[in-house]
Amino acid sequence: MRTSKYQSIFQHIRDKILNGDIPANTYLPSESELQQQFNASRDTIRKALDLLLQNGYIQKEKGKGSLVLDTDKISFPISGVMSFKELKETMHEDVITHVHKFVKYPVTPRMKKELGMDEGDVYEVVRIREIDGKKVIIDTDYLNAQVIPGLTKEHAANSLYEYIEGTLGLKVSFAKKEIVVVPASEEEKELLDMYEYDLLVCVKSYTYLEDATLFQYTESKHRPDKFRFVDFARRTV
Amino acid sequence: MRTSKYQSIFQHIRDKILNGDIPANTYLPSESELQQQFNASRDTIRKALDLLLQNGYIQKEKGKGSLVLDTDKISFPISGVMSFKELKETMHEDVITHVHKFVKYPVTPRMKKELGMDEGDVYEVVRIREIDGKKVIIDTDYLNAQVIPGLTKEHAANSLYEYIEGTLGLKVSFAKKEIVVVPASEEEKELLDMYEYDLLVCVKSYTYLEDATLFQYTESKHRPDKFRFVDFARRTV
DNA sequence: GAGTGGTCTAGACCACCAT
DNA sequence: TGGTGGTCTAGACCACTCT
Repeated sequence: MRTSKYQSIFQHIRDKILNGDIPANTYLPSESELQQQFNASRDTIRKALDLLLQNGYIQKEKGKGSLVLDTDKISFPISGVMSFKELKETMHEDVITHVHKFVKYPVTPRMKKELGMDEGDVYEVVRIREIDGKKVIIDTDYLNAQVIPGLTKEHAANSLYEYIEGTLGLKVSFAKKEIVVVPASEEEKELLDMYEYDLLVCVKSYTYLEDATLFQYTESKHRPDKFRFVDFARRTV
Repeated sequence: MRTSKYQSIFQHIRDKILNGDIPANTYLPSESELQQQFNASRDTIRKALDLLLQNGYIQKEKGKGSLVLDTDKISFPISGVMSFKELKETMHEDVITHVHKFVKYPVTPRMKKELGMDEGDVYEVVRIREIDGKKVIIDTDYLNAQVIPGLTKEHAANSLYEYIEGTLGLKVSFAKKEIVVVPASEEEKELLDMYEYDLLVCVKSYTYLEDATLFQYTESKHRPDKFRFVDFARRTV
């Protein structure tokens, strides 16, 4: 099977919630009802419900049932590992990408550290994102050329992840991210439509493949008024 | 049982990883070995491993095993639902909390919306956090007084969560958060040691109990140079 | 008491990795 | 080929909520 049973049950229920077929503040069918409905074991149903739980679609209440949460109040989580192209598709805004720089060179001391490499080449890709006619984001990607070979400027103009996951068949698995605020350099001020701002919100990400290979380090700098990060978190003891 | 078996196995392995007893870039014992070690079924072991996976401690590799990831590279996630007091304890820094305002009043139209209330009272608590001798954070909490009764200024000076979870016995379950950058008002500039900054990083959170009751809306405003948010994210298809 | 979710167990088959 | 994790099933007992 390409996608597992519990994955497809998760998607099925999630879509119903998103479409409003199952309204917020109502309860899902009980686990035993879902077993019959999807002809699955309880464990399989529970795995699907766990995904809904982790992603903030439902809240389970002992002795009562699975309550559907308001999802439209909060527009969609930017947390998680998403490429800019995927993000764009959920935003429905006018976005243009300019590839400002595309180079390949032997790894520098700093990138040895950031990418955990010993030797080899690094691609550096600088892209400027124009949203609604304003240049508001600079993305700088550093990629390990041994892991991601054959990258071209055309891939950068389209989507790095489409090349990595589609063409190369690699699987992006997880990322560590850090958000800080940094002063804008003179060059950055020239590249972006900055108005009077002197600061940029910088999202640094380290992205890993399924086999835990670190292949990408990214700094995404956003004009402060155009930055927004949404998160859903559960308390774990 | 107070804590479940898989929870305690999770904590046991997590502590070993954090202590360095199980070094990064080595593999955990296999699931069947762990079954014997902890005298548990495979499902129980897998639940414990799932928690390690979700929290970024390990990466599972089909046919190979569970690889321990570098956790010290990234200092601890501020994502998740944590009270400021808990956060402080992980930071080991000098922190002083000043309760600047503590009032109770009938719900306003804006808080009706933010807290989803029809009627009743709201506590408003404004606290200033002084770190290493500098006032750098303003936390403004709005709490539904019907859900959290009997709050006092003393609780605010200590820890709201300690009162809510300890004294009242309620369970904080999940939160929706949003991070944006906002201009600092004149009042905020006076309350904080702002230097030349005109902007504040604002973390808005909506916090819910186990039964999905929204009880708190918080705006936490940070001086830009003192703000840092760390996140771990897995790609979910 | 009946129904709900939470935990734990045991067994089975598969896909993937190493050798 | 033998070991690893990924999925699925079936059955059991418990704690909690509602009426």
